[in-house]
Amino acid sequence: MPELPEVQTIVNDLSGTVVGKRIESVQVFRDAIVQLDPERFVNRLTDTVIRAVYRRGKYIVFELSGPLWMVVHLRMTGKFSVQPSPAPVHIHNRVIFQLGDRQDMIFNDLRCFGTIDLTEQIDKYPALNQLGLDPWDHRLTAPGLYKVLQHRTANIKSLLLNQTIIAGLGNIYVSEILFDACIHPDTKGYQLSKKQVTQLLRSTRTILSDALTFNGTSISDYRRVDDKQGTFQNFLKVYGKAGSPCHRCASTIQKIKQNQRSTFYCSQCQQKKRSFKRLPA
DNA sequence: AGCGGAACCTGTCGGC
DNA sequence: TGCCGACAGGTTCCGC
Repeated sequence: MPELPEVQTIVNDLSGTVVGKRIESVQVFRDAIVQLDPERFVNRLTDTVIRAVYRRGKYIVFELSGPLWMVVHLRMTGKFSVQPSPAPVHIHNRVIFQLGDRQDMIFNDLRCFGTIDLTEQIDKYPALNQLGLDPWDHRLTAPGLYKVLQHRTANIKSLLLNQTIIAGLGNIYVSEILFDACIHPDTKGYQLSKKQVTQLLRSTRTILSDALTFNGTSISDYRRVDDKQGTFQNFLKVYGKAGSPCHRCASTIQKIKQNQRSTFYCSQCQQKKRSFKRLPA
């Protein structure tokens, strides 16, 4: 569900509603979500104050007094909402944080893929340290990305989904980015030219910025903290558009499976370039 | 090392 | 109507 623009929107919403609040009590309804003993989880969180909320890749990090950090991943269907306490009962509510001002911060997750963990050393948290650069990080450059992709034999679609290369992209935006950059999703990493990689990075930043401006893409599950929808779904050019005419050339948008996941693209605009490049050593 | 496939869990939708 | 398979925005683990 949530990719970088959705996670950033949620972080922005939470920053405006829960920062400065004290966690008075915590209820865990589904133990598997919490990555440590639930009783210990509750004890360590109780009476901490939320100092800040920020994003790294698709992870949400709550900086708490202690100091302590709560690291959350929404996976496919995780959501946060903030409601007056006591919040109405909902079968998919997995963890409820009761805040000091009679507000509840609720973690709701239909599929239970989401995770919530605690750490006292955020700098040494493995999942975050394994992430690649964020798309807007100035250290992420076209020559640098080209160099990485040159040694890769996988298709560019799955390489863009790989969070250790660039952090934050998911299935919707990768299709949109490759369409914007006119790159065929089955192009192998090493087959991309410098020019294509430059365009790829430019498209990545443009698409994500636009999606963030519209508070993300609400197709089925994703909702903001106040339950409002994002609106970028109104601007998608290829994702979920199989059979529709291409915005650029009017030929039919195709749907294929790559590594068990759907990819949407225009076979006219995104042609595989004939390449004589050798396989990487 | 890096790749592709299966698995994790729950719900919805379309076809027969 | 009912059943069954396919599919869903993500990640991790496993075998090759």
